[in-house]
Amino acid sequence: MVKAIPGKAVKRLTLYHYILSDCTRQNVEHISSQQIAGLLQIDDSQVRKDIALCQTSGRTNVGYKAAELKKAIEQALGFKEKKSAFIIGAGNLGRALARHTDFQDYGLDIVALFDTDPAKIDTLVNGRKVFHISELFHISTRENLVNKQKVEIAILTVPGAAAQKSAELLLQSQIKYIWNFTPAVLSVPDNIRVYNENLMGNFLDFTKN
Amino acid sequence: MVKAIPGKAVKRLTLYHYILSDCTRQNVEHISSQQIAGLLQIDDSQVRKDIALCQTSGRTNVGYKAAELKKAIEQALGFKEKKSAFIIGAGNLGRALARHTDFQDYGLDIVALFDTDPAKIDTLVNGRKVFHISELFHISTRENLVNKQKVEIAILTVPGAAAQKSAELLLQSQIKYIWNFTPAVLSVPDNIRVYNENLMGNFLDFTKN
DNA sequence: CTGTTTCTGCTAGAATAATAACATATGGTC
DNA sequence: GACCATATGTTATTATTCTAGCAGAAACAG
Repeated sequence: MVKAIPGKAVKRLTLYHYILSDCTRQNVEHISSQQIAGLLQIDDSQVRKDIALCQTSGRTNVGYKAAELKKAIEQALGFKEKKSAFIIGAGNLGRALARHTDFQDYGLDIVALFDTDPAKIDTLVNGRKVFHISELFHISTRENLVNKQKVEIAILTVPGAAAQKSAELLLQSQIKYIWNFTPAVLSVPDNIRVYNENLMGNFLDFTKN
Repeated sequence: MVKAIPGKAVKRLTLYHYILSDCTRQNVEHISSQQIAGLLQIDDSQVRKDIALCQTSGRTNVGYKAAELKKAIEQALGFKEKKSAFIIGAGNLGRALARHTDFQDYGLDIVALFDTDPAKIDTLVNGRKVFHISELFHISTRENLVNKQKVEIAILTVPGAAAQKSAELLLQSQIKYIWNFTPAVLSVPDNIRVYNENLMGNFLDFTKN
């Protein structure tokens, strides 16, 4: 049985993963927990503990084999498990995220966008079509669009004032996760999980001290 | 002496703040810690503890006065202290953030954007000019542009591959904080603080369980 | 005006997370 | 081959954060 990886560890592991990609690019074969810790200004035993969660191990006096550790992290965090998402709100931020190439590297595929603005309907953003929000139910049940995979993730990028209403429309779809980029606090049933990206909270925390 | 507010509390307080704005909009005068806790699916004593950090108090059997608490949070988190920022990288995400109207509500003002693409230089994004990155030093020392206030915050939205180089260019400016929206892990001197927005880390954490 | 209900503000306890410490093992050196 | 330096893996310790519980104050009802 693989034990669950705590959220904080997940975030750190994605950063280690980036560092390991750098190693590959620069043909560095091995890296130590101390080196990783130094780059992130954290404790080296923290790094070793996080890595221990990934079913891999390093070698005494040498460190970790970069390529191997990178794979282990991808495995543990499920980069390879493809996930499909809708973007709700094809404004500036929504379109920017639809064009965000990094997502694919982590297994996240944007399937379609939704909006209410007639001028945007049927346009393409990075090859993905923008639908009217009223088509949500219809589209979300068209299996062929999404390779027989249910779309369970909605990325919410509407204006704050429209956020709650949009969230309610999502109840008609098979959405289970709402990644909320608006500042709004959403009220949704228990079976839907919301993650508030809360940009301003992060910002205030960061600039406070 | 006002004690420092821990990061997690800051994030929750910004969410409470949004809820309180809703109260104002709906002419709700009072709100209890239980109501707030219910909306966010957290513990009510947590809410009271966070609020206690804000130098304000509620009334037994009534709750908190929404308008008053809202102000106290703004005070405690420094919404009113204007902060100026540069956006480094006028791509999709950078331009979307420059147009993001929410920032102003929290005291964050985007002063200018920077890029290397000649096609973008001297264009306007939401009224802010795009400069060539080589002008960074020049612009950052032109006091009139920024109302005699130093620009200490850089919002980094370049492609991951360019992130480290961009960060190094920032050393020529008066930047103290880098809000890193790229997946890159940056190497910078100790006097500069980096906050990794780490979108994919948040995402993986969120969809993992 | 007395009892009841409700909600705050604390305090105490439990659970998590971060740091430190150390035993063990491997590669390199003389 | 013996010794030294270094890095892992794990255990112990400390710090932080969250949850639970309760005493006391204010509104309200009868």
